[in-house]
Amino acid sequence: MTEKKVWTLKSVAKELGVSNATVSNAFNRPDQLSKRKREDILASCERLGYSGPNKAAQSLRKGQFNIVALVLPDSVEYMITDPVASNFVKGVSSVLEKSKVNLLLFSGTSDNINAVSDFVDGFICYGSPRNTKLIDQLRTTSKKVVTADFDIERNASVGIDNQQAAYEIAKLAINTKDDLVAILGLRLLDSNLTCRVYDLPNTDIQCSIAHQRLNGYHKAIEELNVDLRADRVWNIPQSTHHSALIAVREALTSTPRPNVLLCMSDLIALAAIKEINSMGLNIPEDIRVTGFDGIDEALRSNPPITTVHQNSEKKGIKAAELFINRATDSIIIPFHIEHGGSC
Amino acid sequence: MTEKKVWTLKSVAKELGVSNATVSNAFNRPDQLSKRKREDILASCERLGYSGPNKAAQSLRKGQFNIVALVLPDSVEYMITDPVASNFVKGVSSVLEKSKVNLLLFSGTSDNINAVSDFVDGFICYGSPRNTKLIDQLRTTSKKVVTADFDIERNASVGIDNQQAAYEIAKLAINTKDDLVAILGLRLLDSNLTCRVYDLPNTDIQCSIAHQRLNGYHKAIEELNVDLRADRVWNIPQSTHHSALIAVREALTSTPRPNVLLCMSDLIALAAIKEINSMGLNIPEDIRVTGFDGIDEALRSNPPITTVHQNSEKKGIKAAELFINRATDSIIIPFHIEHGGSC
DNA sequence: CTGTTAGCGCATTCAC
DNA sequence: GTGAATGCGCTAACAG
Repeated sequence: MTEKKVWTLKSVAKELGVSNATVSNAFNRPDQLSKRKREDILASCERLGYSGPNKAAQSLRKGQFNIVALVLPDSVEYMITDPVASNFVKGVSSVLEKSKVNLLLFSGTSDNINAVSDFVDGFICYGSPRNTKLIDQLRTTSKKVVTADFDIERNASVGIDNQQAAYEIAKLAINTKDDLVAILGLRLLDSNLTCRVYDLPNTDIQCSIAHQRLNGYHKAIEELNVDLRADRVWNIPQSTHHSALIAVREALTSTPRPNVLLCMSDLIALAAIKEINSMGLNIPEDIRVTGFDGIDEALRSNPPITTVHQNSEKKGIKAAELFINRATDSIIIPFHIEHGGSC
Repeated sequence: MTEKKVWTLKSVAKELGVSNATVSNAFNRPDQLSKRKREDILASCERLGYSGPNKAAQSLRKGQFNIVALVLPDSVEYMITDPVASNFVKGVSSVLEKSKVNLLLFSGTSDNINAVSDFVDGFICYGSPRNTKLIDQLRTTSKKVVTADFDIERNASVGIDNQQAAYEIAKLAINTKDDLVAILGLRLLDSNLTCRVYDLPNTDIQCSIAHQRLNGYHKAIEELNVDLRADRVWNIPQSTHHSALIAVREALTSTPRPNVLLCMSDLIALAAIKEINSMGLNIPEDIRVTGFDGIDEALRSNPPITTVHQNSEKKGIKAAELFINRATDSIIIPFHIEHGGSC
């Protein structure tokens, strides 16, 4: 097999005896040359095996890449496992595919967006990235940024009213002022540890959905005059069964045993329900549990989880649309409370 | 807020009163200048807000991008839904993250890899892409290519011995020469339709895993002297419950009713089992079912599915390693038969 | 150890 | 309509 010549716009132009600009125009600006000549050139290129201007060079020149980086809350691996995140990606990608924009997955554990920012038209950021350095970088980058489920000033964003949702579901779960409430929080701390939360950090992470939800819970708790003990809030670093289970067990074995578990994700609530069932306790008689997200599995659980249903796929679609349209709106997507049997 | 100056290597060099090369070397080739000077320059850049050489320009120059395109069998959306594909991605990304290589998701429905090939170091291709044009393009591209679960000459690849696996599981499922076998195939045809397969195409798609599995089934069927009727092979265009259910119902309502269902994916087998249960038939007494893949849900089903367990995540890891190491091997990953109760 | 120069492949002036 | 020149931001080779 003979070595295939690698054509460039320049070499093609020379071969065809026309100028560079003409070849470039044939591909990019049909109005700049006769139809006849354009078709001639395109046909010749096809014959030679030149498939058009090099995209990398083109992008360098134009400053446009047709790639958007999706900044994930955690490693790529984690996203795949999380149904909520997956649905968001699904929504984003469905819109981008239509616009011929490619999706670059960017891990929330990376330490610098510079690694890709020269390659992309901007960022869609789903949730507060695990590495909080990224937040500042996203705040100051000159590229377009759309955030979902958290907010950094100056940018377009989509999300639900987390505080209100948390407030409503907490009101539903708590019956009397003597209820013993425990909160199983998701990423309240900037740490990999599953542990109790005695003090909240006063940092960037405050803008996260976790804190908005916590505020909502607190609001309900105060309104109902419930006494939330200082040692009844847990931090779970990621929404996986394993991490959740540790906190769930701590909570369920603490004395006096809580009878209301406010969980910041359905996966946490699922872990709680499984554990409660296996302890021989009854839901909701002995313990009431609430979730958050409204994933399919939450509806199939026994009992089904009472949870905040949010449409992640739609959120992804909206985020991508904001990006494509260069909008700067903040969109609030409606949620609804899904009444299961867990409270 | 005053407009921030956008620095380039050149302008920074001028500002600092050194040459371009010196700044470039400070970032890329520490050995080319004194430690002292290097640190000076780096500090100055930090102060100015210059975060290092523009990656796009750097890549254009070096011809290296630190991006690999993951070519999916179908749309991005589909991948997210499919646990087998997700696990593969998980494996790939875990390796690439370590090597600081970014992952670009490329839909198998796109019609030209040129859209990205100037941006990436190469392709990892998972399964035969829905748009078969891509196969030829991958065959002829000058970029690195690693394929998984299918093969195009000249490339590194990973996969299992699909034919052997299908053969073994078919042997397990078929008891006598009078068994009535139906095959629920996954993407046997290059079509979106769920329908019976009377003739196999003689095209590129022949190299696909579906056809290897089919060959394996056939081999077992012939060895056992079973008569496979011409109208007992189905094409299911994608591994979703919905698509599978259509074929499952056709198969179960055909006369005489098959008593062995060879399914090319666990999701198909799950749909079959659900349908068979709801028809009041017994598994495996009335009908035996086999799956393929070994996803978690297959083990939790009732009865658990007898299936070919393949480690998708490991497959992803191997594929990425082949890519990173510029290897050209063909790796065959072992599989094992998972004995559930479905046959 | 440092600076100069020529391109990587292209798109866009601006003349003609 | 067309063609020559300039530069997008950078690196590698070379000369000093």
